[in-house]
Amino acid sequence: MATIKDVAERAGVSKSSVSRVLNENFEYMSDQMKNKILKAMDELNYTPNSLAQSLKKKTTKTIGIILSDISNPFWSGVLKGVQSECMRNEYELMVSSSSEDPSIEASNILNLKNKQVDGMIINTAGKNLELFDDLIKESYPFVFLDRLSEDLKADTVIVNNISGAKKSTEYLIDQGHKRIAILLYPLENRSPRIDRLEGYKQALKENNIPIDKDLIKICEHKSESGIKATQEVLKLEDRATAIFSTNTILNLEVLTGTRKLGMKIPEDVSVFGYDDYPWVPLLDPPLSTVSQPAYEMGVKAITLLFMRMEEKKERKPVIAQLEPELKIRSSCLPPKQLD
Amino acid sequence: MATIKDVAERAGVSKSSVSRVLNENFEYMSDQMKNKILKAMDELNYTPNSLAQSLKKKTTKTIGIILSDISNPFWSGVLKGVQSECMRNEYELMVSSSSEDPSIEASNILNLKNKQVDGMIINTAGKNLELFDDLIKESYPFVFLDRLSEDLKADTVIVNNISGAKKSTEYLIDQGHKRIAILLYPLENRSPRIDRLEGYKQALKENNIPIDKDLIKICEHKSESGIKATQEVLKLEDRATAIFSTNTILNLEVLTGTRKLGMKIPEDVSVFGYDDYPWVPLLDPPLSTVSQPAYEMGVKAITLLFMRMEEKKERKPVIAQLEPELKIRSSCLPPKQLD
DNA sequence: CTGAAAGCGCTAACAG
DNA sequence: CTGTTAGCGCTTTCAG
Repeated sequence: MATIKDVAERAGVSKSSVSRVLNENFEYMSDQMKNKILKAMDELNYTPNSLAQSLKKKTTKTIGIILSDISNPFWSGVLKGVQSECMRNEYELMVSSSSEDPSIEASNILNLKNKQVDGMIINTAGKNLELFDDLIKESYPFVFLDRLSEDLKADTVIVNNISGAKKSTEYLIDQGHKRIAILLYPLENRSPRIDRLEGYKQALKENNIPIDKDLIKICEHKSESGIKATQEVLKLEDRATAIFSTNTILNLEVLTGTRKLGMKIPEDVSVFGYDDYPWVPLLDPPLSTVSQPAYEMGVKAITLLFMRMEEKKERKPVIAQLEPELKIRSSCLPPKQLD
Repeated sequence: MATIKDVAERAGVSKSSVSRVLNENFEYMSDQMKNKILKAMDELNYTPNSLAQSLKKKTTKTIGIILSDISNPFWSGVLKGVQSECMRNEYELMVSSSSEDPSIEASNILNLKNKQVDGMIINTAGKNLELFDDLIKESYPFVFLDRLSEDLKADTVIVNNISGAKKSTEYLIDQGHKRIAILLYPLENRSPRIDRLEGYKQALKENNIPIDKDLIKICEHKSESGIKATQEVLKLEDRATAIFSTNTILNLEVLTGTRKLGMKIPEDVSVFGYDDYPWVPLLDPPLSTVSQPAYEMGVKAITLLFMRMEEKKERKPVIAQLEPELKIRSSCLPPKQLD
């Protein structure tokens, strides 16, 4: 690989002049010199070593992102948003995955720092408080994704999970349901999960429907857990007439669990899901879900990050909250007893 | 950020010694010195600047990947495989997206080279022959993903598309279908598409079923195209009794198109799709598809890349071909006329 | 066992 | 308008 020295020699000029054309400081440069250098670059097929440039300039034009699971379609949607904005701004993107493990996340963060990324976007797995605190103290630019941290003051983009859950629960209530089950993954101090449960509870309370613990199911990450929970709420003495599932995986498990019981959706039980994809309308039955703007979240996150990176002086963190949208399809019907 | 100089001064030793502990060259070092340095590092919260290390060592411990579309669930599956192997080997991953555009791809490749990635994995959009040729000439390590290039000799991982298409077409034939339509995206010289069409044709030929151009539909990338194609083959005088869809998007459009016509799957028409995901069994109807090992492809690709990176001497490129697997569900039935 | 010195490829004053 | 110089943070001979 040719270096700046090579082209300087070939063009018979100094490295500084070559560097000038690299950085397009043509202002005080003769056209003759400029062309000589351009020619030499071309002949040598020269291309600058970003490593060296970055070492000097103290900026790498690359940002890092840490996601819990890149193959989850929700996250790959936000990834796409981030990536496309990066490209538009000529930044490179380093992608890591934490698998929801705080210690992996911590080492990811350290690695990215060592690689000198100009900023990071983190869908944190939790914990690591001191680490983030350090980042903030040294004003290392970063933004939190999809998880609000009470204790930490940092830029954050989230979607309104309370309203997403509340509206869908209300939709079910409006249809006449009173026995509405909710399926969640372990709360683990994660705001999306907590807020979805909260939205569900608010909707019930405001409609004077008692909150029944038997209808609140915390499922494990292992695959049968949602199926089992579904069957449990459906076999209760006073069974659920509607199920509210709070994530992509659980949506599928609710459908499976119901089917295994020989019950039909929406005739025997209504189902409202979370997250929307092109294939959701083609499920059996077409599932009503709350749709989160994944791509826009990615765009928003990187936009906040770029803002933060450009600003020299401190400023208060901003929380960008996007609104989810209800997609009503045909997986819900009034409960039978009301027919 | 503390530098090696800082810790050297604090420990009262030379930079070289600090460097030695960084690189774990403890062999000829007194324990006393070692501990002194470790202590200083700790106190300063020192962490090495990978940029500087890389500039010197000529290796960045990061690899690049260029995908056509990161939010496509197939690609995010392979991405996950690549990413997890990277992490296991302590490599960082830079992700770009070409959006199927050769000129974007070319600039992605150049950017990654400038950033000095140690190797790249490319799901090429085609063209760029000279560029790849250059890479090969300078023996820059890279591997092609999911697309076989006749002209170029480079490591490649693909899945057997001929057999995938052939087997599924045969499955349809075995059920008694003779009017089998196939939906494809424009061939554009891409081996997966070409091979799937080839597999389809082979199956027909070997079973003495004439190949009918009216049943071979090349669809545009715009969303209504597959729906329209579906309706066309279903409205033919001698209509299709089965449809073979060759990618995730088209699967969905075939379902939609059929439904719009008021026809039922599999009673009125059988459908066989491509690519398998957790939600495919829950579609209406549960779709039979050929399942490609996305994650394994990613793992295989990065494994080949690492091999290539380690080897000093040239060697013949290897083509790793994985086998797809048929997932039989309930979207196919013998054609009505045979009942 | 440890340090001095040169240099990776590039940038940025500072002279001239 | 152009070149000289010093250095970014680290590694690596080569002496000692």
